[in-house]
Amino acid sequence: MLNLLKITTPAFLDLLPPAVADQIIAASVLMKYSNGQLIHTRGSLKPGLSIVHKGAAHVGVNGIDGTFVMVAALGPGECFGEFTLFTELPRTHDISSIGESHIYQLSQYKFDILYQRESSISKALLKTTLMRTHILLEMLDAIRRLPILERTAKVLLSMLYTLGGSNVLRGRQDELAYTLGVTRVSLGKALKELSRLGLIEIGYAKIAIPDHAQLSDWVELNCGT
Amino acid sequence: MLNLLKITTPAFLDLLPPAVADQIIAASVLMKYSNGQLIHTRGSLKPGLSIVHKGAAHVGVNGIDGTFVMVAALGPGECFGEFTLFTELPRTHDISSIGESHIYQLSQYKFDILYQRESSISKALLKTTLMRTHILLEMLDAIRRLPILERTAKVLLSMLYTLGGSNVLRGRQDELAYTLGVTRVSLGKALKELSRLGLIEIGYAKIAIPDHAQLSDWVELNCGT
DNA sequence: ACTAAAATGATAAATATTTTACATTTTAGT
DNA sequence: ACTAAAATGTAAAATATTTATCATTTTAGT
Repeated sequence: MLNLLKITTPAFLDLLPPAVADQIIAASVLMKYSNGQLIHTRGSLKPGLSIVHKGAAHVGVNGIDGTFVMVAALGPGECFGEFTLFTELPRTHDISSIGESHIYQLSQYKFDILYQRESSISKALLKTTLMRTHILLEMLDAIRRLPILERTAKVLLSMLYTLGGSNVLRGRQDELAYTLGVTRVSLGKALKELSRLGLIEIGYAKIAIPDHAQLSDWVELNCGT
Repeated sequence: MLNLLKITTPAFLDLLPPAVADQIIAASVLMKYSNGQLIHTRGSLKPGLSIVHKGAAHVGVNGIDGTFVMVAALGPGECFGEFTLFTELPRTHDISSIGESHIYQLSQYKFDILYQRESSISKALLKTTLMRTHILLEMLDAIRRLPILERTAKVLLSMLYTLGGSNVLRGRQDELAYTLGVTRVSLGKALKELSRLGLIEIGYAKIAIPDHAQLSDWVELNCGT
């Protein structure tokens, strides 16, 4: 799954000292969800922190026409719902399970107790959130300033940083197209051109970047700063 | 100044108990900057929290061609630089003074001491950051999904929430155009159409919204969810 | 009141992007 | 190996947006 918010963002749970992570897990209820099942609904007022244990969660918004617009996919260790803990506002997104997932659910009450006691929690949460903000700003800037070709190259490069060693991005072109804010047709043209330049190799539901450095150089040269 | 990040975001300093805010101020150095003076440079490694006391700060990126691309303007009570405190990464933006400004500069060392002692600091910082993330997600979604007319209406409405009582947005059309990711010409057409619909009144470097509820209804009807 | 600068308004030609429709390739499951 | 489903490839017409200019309006400062 091509995943914007995952870029260079270490998972919340991995940022905590193991002992603290254990305490959070101990205070949580582990819930299981089947494929597509709703975990939280936009507008819901019940606060609480959720952390993915196994599987993954879809973050998105259900449009008026019933279409599900994806914002991000969150994997093991990643958290959501933190917005409700600190703002007293209703949930802003619909969250549903991708495949079967196991999610730790931590109530606001129990979260507050741990939060007060362990300062590592606020630090991990801030780091996660600040990295997300940073990625969103980069993304917004790319969409506003860069033509599709450059935008595509830049986002592909960013996404590559997630993968430890691999150089293959998995995901459908229409997903990537939505992330970039263009149609699949336009993305297709951009990918073809990047392929022609020898920067990427297009596959079936995947894109390979044979030479990270080469793409990096191209982006530096063509996308400014 | 039209300001994306200000929408519905209470300033960091206002979220703190007065006693804690005083402690932060006492631990800071108050620096003065003249119009256009650089406060921080992208790439700089020196961490620290900055809080606007008087005036305002430009957050942006200097493009290769020397153009200054604005990301946000921050006013009194608002903070920046928190990214450097929690990520050990270099600064991601150039920040410069708008007019004459007074900025509290707090070193990482002094910040850490206060942060450890007063949990209200992490709470305020998280609330600020999470609100910013939320606004960025909304913005990104609007740019990706909505045609210019709808996008314009939605962002104008969002911006209105900042202003306590007033219903006048001040700022140039080309600034707003950049925020929306379009040219001034395209924005001009959208504004004209919204004006024709009776939803806004276009002025010189300002836009008035005579009837908040009417615009709100229109956005609800035309922008989904 | 006058003037220069700043900001908006307006237009047409050039480009870029989407829409629509259908063809081809690839994969997973039998 | 075969088939249906999923994903990508392609092309042309329709639409949207930008670029480039110039005119007009508004403001701030004398």
